[in-house]
Amino acid sequence: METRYDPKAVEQRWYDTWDERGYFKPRESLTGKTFTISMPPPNITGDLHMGHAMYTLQDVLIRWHRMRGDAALWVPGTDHAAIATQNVLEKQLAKKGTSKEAIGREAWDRLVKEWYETTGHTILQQMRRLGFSADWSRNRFTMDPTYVEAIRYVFVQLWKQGLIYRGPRIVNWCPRDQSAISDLEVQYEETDDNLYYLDYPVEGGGVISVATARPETMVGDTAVAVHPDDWRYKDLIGKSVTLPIVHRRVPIVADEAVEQDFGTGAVKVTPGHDTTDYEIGERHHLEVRSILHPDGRMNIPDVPALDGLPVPKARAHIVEMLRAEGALQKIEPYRHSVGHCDRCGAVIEPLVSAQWWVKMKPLAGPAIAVAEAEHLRFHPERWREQYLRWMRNIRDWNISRQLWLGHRIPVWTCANGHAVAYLKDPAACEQCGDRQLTQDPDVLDTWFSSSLWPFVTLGWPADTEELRRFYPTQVLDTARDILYLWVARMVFMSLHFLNAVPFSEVLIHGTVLAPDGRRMSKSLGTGVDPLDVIERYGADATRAWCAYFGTSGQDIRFSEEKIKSYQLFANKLWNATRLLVSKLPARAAPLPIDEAELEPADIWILGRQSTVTRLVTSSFERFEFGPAIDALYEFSWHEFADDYLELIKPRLQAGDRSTAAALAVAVNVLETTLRLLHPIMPFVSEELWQRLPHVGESIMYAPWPLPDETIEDRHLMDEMAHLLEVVRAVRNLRHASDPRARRQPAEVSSPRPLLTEPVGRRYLATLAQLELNGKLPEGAPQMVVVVGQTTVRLGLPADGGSDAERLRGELQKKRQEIELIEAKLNNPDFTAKAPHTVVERERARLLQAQQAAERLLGLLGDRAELG
RNA sequence: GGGCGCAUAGCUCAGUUGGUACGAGCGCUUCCAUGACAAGGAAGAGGUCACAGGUUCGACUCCUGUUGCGCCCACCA
Repeated sequence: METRYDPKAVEQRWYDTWDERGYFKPRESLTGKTFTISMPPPNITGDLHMGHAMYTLQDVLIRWHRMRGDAALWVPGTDHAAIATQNVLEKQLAKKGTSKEAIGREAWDRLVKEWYETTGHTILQQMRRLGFSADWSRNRFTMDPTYVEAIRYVFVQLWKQGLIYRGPRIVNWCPRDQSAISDLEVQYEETDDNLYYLDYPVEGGGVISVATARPETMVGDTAVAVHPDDWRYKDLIGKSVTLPIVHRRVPIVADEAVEQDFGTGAVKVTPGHDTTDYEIGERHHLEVRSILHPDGRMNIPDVPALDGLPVPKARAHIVEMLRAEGALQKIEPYRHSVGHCDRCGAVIEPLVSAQWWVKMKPLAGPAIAVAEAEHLRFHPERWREQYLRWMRNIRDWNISRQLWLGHRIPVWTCANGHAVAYLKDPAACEQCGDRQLTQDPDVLDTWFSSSLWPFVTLGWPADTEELRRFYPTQVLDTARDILYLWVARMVFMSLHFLNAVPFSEVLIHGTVLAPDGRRMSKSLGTGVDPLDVIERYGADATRAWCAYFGTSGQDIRFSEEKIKSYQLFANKLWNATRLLVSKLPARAAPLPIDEAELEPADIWILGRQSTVTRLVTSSFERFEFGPAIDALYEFSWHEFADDYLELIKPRLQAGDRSTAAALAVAVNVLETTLRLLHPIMPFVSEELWQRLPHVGESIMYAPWPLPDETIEDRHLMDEMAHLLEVVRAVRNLRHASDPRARRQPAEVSSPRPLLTEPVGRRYLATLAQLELNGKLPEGAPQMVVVVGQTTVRLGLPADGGSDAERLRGELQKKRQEIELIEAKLNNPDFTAKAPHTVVERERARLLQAQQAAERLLGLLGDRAELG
């Protein structure tokens, strides 16, 4: 074995082996249980980013359950990502100087198909580098024919149930994509803007001033609204105003939605291009006027000067026109949030358009109930409230998009106007037999198809064996930004169609931020490529980092130092294995532990191992991987390698029965540790496990370790802890005085059981490098170290000197400690009100400190005598 | 306008139900080429737990408020 662990020499090889042997497919369950995770399908066109690396959490759970004997299934796949992909393809066409409109729908469809085929599933290939043990043979794509059929089935069912309707409503319109988008796809950004105060002449004299950030919309105004309680405008309600420029008369109405404190307290109402105004319009039966083309240019033939202008130009222009008419009172700087398209960044223009909607109230009910009843649980828990709040205030879902890419809405209309949703492309109208059918041009929101993901990927709506066996799934892990877009929608769809929660646990992992705390993004140049990280530190280290931070519930700043530490950790394990393997015969069979031969140190490390096993398991059960990794790191590096392996080195040399026992224990502990580590660091654990004596063909299917509480000897743990404390004190002392003073004779006296035994003295001699045989010569130069009840006298080289000063310093510290504890115990409130255990502990501490102080006093007295 | 999260060692972050902050990694100081590992070993230094009140025998931990940073939701034009 080389002296350094090289992830590159190991990872690819093991991944291929696992894959070839079919280890990623679920096996027969040994527990009678299955464990399923549906992988959030990345966009097929996407590249791997740190968000995907966080899927490590899913792999940890899958690998853990697999080792526990559950039939573990991780279903992967990709999403067609309608808007995102269309944007990419349109840009490509634009580069060639053409457009989708120019090439036509047929050519476009071919282009899309080619794109999907050539892009293929590279992102899934990249995930393999991370060691993900998903069942790639079940890879699904939201454009697969069977998937498309399922979507259509769902649409038709909802249609038949009266839960889908089409109607004109005000929507968020993206002028660049020329499509409606849902409320969730609008990103609001604070923008520095102007607030324009316009004067509208009132019928019978005077003016009413309104404030607006979008003066160009005034040509579409159909009312002015004031608050019903606003005394300033009481007399004006019911009168009318004449709009400048267009010279149209519109009424003044009273509506509760108006804020009296904002602007002038009077608001221009443009139902065609503002959500609030639309609602005011509904309440007062106002006319809805559209003044925009779908591409965002003004559509006002009445005003030729403005007609056809894009909004920003129209705005500048109309301001001048208003000024000329004397209708512009003033302009104030104004900062407010402006909606942008999530995908392309264009400014959203609300407008009225006929869209397809899903009625949400009936679907939301059960989705609320399951979260309230905790059949659906969230980790961290606070996301439950967020989910519920959204679900309780849910509005109907706009599922139609005016895109060229996506699943077509399966509704055909005949010449007689019968619109019907069809499962199969119809030849004639279901209602009248007319054969002149036209399909609705719109496509479905990407999230409509995604909402079916966990069950359609298992074959639904067919009653498949997979579905019965692996559904519902257990865990859904994702970033928080698609909690509503995706997670919530899967819940109500699954409840509605399968009467089951799609998963019982929702894990929301932290978002990886750039080192400076900003968002990671390619455009900002703050992105980090996981493949690059893997290249430098190995997949195991990358995974450990993700697992460590991913479940903390906080966002994480990317930091290479911690990843590097896990790379070194892998190296440490490699070298510990190297040490043991060098002592083993080639192809050693598993070594049974002979209990009769066990020394205290062996029992100690086995006990610690058991404690760690319990801790790791319970951490996994709580979806808290950080403490599990910490425990494994700390235990294997410091307790196992630094303490235990150092302690048994002499025994490993001896070549007797003690050697066999020590080797057996060490190998067993290491082997167990590797199994505990495997879900997090699969590659190094597999590689080392294979080099140690083992049973089975892969650590992937090795049983998950169980704690053995019978060997966790609390008393022995305490004694070893004390012994190690003495070791540190001796090293410290020698270090502080004279590092050359090795192997000087020493005497130890202690009432502690382990240190009174020869074996304990031997440990002390080994770890602290002392010669404990024989006595210190009378009057020889020496130093003394006191740890609790143990005293070690350390011989010094001839030129040693006195350590009285150091002892006086320690005595001083002890006296301060005693004072503090006494003050506490002298407080009658404390002794009366604190729990007995706490008081007793303070008393014990006091006693110990007093005894130590006495011993120090005695030692100082000896010094004085010695001069 | 509501809601949520975060402020702990120079940096990045842990701290499970209130009872000495044994925190960790990186960084820093001193020593060590000793046969697993110098990508290592050994020993250290370093914190008024954002601020102000309150509850309590006792608060990093609970309550209230303040400040700063971040996120989500919402129809203030």
